[in-house]
Amino acid sequence: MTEAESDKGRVTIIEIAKAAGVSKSTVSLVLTGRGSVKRETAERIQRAMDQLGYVYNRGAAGLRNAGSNIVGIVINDLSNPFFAELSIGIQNVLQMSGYVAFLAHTGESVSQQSQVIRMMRENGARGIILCPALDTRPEDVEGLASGDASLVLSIRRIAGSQASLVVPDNRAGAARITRHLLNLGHRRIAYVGGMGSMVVRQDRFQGFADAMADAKCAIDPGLNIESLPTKDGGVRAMGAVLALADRPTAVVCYNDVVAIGAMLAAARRGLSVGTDIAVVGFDDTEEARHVVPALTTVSVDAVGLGERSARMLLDQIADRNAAGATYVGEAKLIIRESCGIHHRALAAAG
Amino acid sequence: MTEAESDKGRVTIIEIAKAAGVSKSTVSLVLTGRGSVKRETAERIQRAMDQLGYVYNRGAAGLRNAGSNIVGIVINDLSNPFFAELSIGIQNVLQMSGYVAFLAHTGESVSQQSQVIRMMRENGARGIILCPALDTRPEDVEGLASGDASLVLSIRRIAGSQASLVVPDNRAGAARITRHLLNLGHRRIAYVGGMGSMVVRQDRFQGFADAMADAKCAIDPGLNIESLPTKDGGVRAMGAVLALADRPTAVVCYNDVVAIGAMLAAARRGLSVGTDIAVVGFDDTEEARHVVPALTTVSVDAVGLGERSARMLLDQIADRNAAGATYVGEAKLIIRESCGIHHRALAAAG
DNA sequence: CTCCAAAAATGGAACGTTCCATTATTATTA
DNA sequence: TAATAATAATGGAACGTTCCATTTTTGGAG
Repeated sequence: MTEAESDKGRVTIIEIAKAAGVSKSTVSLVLTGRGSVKRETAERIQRAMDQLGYVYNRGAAGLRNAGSNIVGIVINDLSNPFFAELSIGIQNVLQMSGYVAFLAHTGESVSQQSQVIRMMRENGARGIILCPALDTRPEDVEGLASGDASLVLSIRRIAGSQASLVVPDNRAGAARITRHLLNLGHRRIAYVGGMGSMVVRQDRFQGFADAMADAKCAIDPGLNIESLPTKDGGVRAMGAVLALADRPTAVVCYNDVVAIGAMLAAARRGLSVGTDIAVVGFDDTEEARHVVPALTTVSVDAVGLGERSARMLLDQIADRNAAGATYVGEAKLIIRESCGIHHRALAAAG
Repeated sequence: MTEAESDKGRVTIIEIAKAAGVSKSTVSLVLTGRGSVKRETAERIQRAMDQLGYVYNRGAAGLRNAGSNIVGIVINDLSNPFFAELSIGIQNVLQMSGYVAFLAHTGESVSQQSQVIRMMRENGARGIILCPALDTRPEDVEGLASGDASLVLSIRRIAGSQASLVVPDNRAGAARITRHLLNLGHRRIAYVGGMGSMVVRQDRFQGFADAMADAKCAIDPGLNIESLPTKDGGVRAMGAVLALADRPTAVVCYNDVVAIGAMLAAARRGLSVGTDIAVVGFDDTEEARHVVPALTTVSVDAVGLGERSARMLLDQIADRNAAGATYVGEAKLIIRESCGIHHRALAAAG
């Protein structure tokens, strides 16, 4: 039953020592596995711990040896499946390595973000993986990387910050999918969703512009429409697009969530996505595969990016001066149906 | 710049005391806000803390006064939007109350679940909100509630466990939505998705059976189809349903995720959901609103249940013998289009 | 001024662990 | 068997905070 406590407070290493007839130091030895203790003694101690329901106190241990196994994960929007998948990737690696994660959701609020980060540091987090809220400035994260805690920015970089970074190749990905539309004959193409202040949007839009320029195709400023990076944002933005006198024939969306909103808005007006108008996304979340028509998008491997972020942080914790790394993940074109090709087409990607 | 550390280790209360020309006790006083310290002194100390970049060490503090502000949240599947919303609700109230959350994803693995729970306890978590993995037995969580840590089970109860509980009214909700289908004239109705061993499925199926019995409508055992509670599970299960010689005219799904998978499978075979076959879900996730046709489902208010779970846990932490509560949230019928009513119909719910 | 109460500040023990320098035990070799 | 080496086990200081019992300071009232 592991019950014998109840008398008072938690059971400590000292009571275990008493029960097993050894000193607290010996118990500590088996706990950490550091010294050499006789097998028989170790078993006796183990038995005592089970019997008394001992639970290790990492707070106390960390006090002495300045360590913890805590890592903070700060996510701007957990309800976005992309970030949920990212978190799962991160946790996969952390759990394998014996770390445990504080995972916090900030809802794009910078003040909540700094609050949770402070809490994490106060609790001794060894490092933090941060998907920064929208208006995060470099000074908000500066000083985090210094001193004891490590920092890895994930998915969203912060202009002007030197912190380590894991991102997909937004520019190349956007260029690739735009080129695909151009190859299909589209010339009037809109870029839709995301706020202009978002660095990720700037990167992706740059890729879009690259491809358009390569094809000597002018960008109509009226076809660059901002919105919140949510499904509702997509619905709204697409509404604006469809209200235009001279509609585009294709729409490149900031991400899958926006794209799905856009498809929805098109469907509501009786347009058939894929034939009447092409819509493409970015991220390749699970939903992109499942929506009808299936969404042509850019795969960035959310879980993989999460795992990569975690590994980078772990490296940095292990070796403080390994800081400052940048990983840019590949962005693969995934051709499905929403761009108007209902059969597997040969992608002229690159 | 708040930089002055770098010399060695973290800066402690003692260095602050030295810098401000007071004793460590006084610093502690302003930190906890407990004693009475002169305004001027407090400000001087505050300034020293800012200057030296002090960060409070909760591990050390907790060691002395046996407290922490940590709460664990254990989620079986973060990629399910329902649980993502639940987590957000939980974090909302925790953050308001000055707590910080360990949020862990178990991927339905009982062993990972016990591992993360152990880690949480070792780190001094004051309580745990648990959405148990599928095959969790009472003994897996027993002893958690005892002693120092509180426990609240959320969404999934564990047969045979006495722990506090927050769940939606699965039985009533399932009965309500089934009755709606019966009122629309359906008689041959399938129940699809979820594994038979899941308590939640048993509860919902019971509600389904209640409604069918009330309508003197027999349940065909061949129309009770299990599957994993995922989108793919829904696709697969619906495939089995549609392969039947004598197809049902309506399908009650275990949850929204399964229902969306089922709709997808139906659409792939050229069936029009809402006219050729009715499909309904459970949970009312955001996706249910956005899918086409919009999903008729049961709203349980995921965010609200999360908030309720957190509040219950907090109550229990504050007052140990407040344990053993149960909250059953209302389950509202949400009529949309997937059940074949394209206009707002008068629900004969009850 | 002196006295006294209230307010403000203090020093040291305690929390549960790890680490270090020792000491006790056992095994190995001459 | 003695000497040595290796292995096991130990006691106490230290980690950064809080709390308690005290001491010092402040400010009125007599």
